[in-house]
Amino acid sequence: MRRAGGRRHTLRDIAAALNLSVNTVSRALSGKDGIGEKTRALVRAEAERVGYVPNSMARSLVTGSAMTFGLVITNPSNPFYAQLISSIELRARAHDYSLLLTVTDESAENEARAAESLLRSSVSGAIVVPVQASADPWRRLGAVGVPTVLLNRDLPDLGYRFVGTDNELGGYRATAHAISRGARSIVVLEEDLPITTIADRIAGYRRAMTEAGLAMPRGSIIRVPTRRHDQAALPWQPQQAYQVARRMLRRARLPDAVVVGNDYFALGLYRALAEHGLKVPDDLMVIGFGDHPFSAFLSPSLTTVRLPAEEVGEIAADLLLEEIAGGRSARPLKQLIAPTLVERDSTAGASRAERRGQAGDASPA
Amino acid sequence: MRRAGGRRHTLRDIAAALNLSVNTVSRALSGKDGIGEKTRALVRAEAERVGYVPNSMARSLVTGSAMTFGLVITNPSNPFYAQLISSIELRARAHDYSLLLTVTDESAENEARAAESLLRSSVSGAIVVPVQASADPWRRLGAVGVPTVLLNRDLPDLGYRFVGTDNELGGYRATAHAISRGARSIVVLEEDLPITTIADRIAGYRRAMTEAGLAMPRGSIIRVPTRRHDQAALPWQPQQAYQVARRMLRRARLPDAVVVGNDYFALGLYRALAEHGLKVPDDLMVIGFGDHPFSAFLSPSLTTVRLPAEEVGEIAADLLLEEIAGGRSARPLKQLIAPTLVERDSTAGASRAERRGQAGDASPA
DNA sequence: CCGTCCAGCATGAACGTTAATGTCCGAGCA
DNA sequence: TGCTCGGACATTAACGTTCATGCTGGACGG
Repeated sequence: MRRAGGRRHTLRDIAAALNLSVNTVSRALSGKDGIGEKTRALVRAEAERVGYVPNSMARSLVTGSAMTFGLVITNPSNPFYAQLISSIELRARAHDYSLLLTVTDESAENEARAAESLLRSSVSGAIVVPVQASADPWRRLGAVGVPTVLLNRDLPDLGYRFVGTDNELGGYRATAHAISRGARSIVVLEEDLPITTIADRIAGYRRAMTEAGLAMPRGSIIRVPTRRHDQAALPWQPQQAYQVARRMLRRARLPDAVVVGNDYFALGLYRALAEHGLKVPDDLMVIGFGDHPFSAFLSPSLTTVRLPAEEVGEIAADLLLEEIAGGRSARPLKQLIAPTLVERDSTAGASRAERRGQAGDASPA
Repeated sequence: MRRAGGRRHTLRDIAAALNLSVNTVSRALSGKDGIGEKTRALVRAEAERVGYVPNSMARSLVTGSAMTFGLVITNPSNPFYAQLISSIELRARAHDYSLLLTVTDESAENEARAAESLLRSSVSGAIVVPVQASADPWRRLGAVGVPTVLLNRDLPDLGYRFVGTDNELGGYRATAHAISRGARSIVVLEEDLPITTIADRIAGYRRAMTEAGLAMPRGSIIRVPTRRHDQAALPWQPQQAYQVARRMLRRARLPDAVVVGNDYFALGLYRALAEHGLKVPDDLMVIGFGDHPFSAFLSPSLTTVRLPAEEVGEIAADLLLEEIAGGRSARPLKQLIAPTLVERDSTAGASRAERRGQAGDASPA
């Protein structure tokens, strides 16, 4: 089954064994016509016998396409990105593409090196969650003709195809839901990163508050510092949110609800609240973001915004496939998928805010 | 910066522009000697000017090495594997290797295709979490000389290098801890998969029980069915464990402690217990496995076995690097990293079992 | 019987790089 | 002066495919 010296069998080996030309063997195996059925069967049998495996690098060198997607992700430990990886890998594999994965961990330097590496590898296309520090690495990729789809975070300057979650809508729905439950003062707990997803969620929060005529005093947007270390990318740290939440709870006036940027932060908040003797949702409502697998099973179960990870991943892969095929698709250049609010116990029942609202029914608007 | 027709610049372009031979340009850029300093500077400047990017497929074709790791994982949504991906990618990148990722989702067919794909791509080596249905795909990979390291699940027949968690020890420590807290009847809740990691954990459980002289009646090992769908790989489902736990709680005699196979299952168990009006740890202790980021923040916080994900990933990468380098390393062929028990509230305080134990102090052993 | 045509295969070149030799020329030395 | 030696580059081949084109023989029609 194996040639001496550990070398693999090549088309030439098969050709020599059958007294055929290399080209004939190639065409026979790749199913092209112009080959007699008898010869084709012979070639296939010999290839099977010696365990022939085509060398895709040699093939790629001449065809120009490596049949590979580059996938650039900031952090696989983020459950949303983990699902995206699964979803995209599945779609890619279904179309005979391999996946070249790079983790940037929110580092612009890693990102630049990733783009360079994709360029070297002659990937057929790239799906990128950009760090959003600079658009240059991906501009370069597009300039040499590598189709690139931006995922979850857009870089509008580039004019590339983009698919992501409608974070603005998510932030809006989360906030509007809290308001509909009677919350009047609402606070946002978000990670401290300069990315559009977070900015969009905050924009959605502001829109909901403004529409409801509610005030957003200073300190309504609370930032949770991002912990990083020089090793592999970390999952979100509830601990960081816990500490920030503790500081928040020392403030004079307690908000009616807290909208957090991800469900891990809700965990930290839960603990801080419990330590302060505060009940969710009675004393304070909590709305999460991401609907991570644990969120339905917290006590109280967490109302949260569910992200369409699978759909976003599939669309990203499809967009890239279309772009590679070259056919201009009928799809919009930018695509935002709406997240859905999952109502659970952390905003259920008659909350303090709702009771207060009822008590004040007699008073004018 | 770009050649007409979207084609990239090649060594030949630079050679033509400078009236040099292709080889000279190649050697100048790759830093080999035998090139005058003046010429080298000239070549470098020209390469920089036109934005030259080497074609790694052409290079790989002639060198025989693609400078690529194949990483075969069952499910990125498993936080342990997500961390492994990060860790391995980081290590690979540090040594100028790219990562070709395949997701098998516990499917033997996917696994066979993955091995075939790695073979085609001429990866320099592979790190594999095998499905453990058949060793053949990976046997084939090794047979053609691709160094392969098994990760987390061994295939002893192959005699490949292996690094993973010591699951037997993990199961032992979890169980022994429960016993030390006074538990006498202990039940295991494990996923229904035919893999060694689970079998090992159960073996550790049995050893601890046997050492303590405790009985393991029928029904001590409870299996949670694995939900699968034909789409992307799913995270663990607490819901499945919840349903199994409900059935368990209807049984006549309640165990003192439950050792669960992963922290997500503990979530489902928590809910089932709460619905039955049972308190953790007072009525029943719970010990998890994995120390997922949420586990410290549950209420009560979850005692669990922390897995050395980062260390395992790094060792796997290092093993592969050594194997690729060819130098027989001093490391053992098989390497098991010990997990550590993280004691938290789900086994804290004076439990029902402990109180009962104290009440029975007078009675003989 | 000869020319045509086409199926079936062979030949040669190309993809972009690295590796193994070849060639030239100037410096150094007897 | 003639010879050697070695630095600096050129030339050629090779990696394993695919693509474009060339060749051959037999079937077929006039």
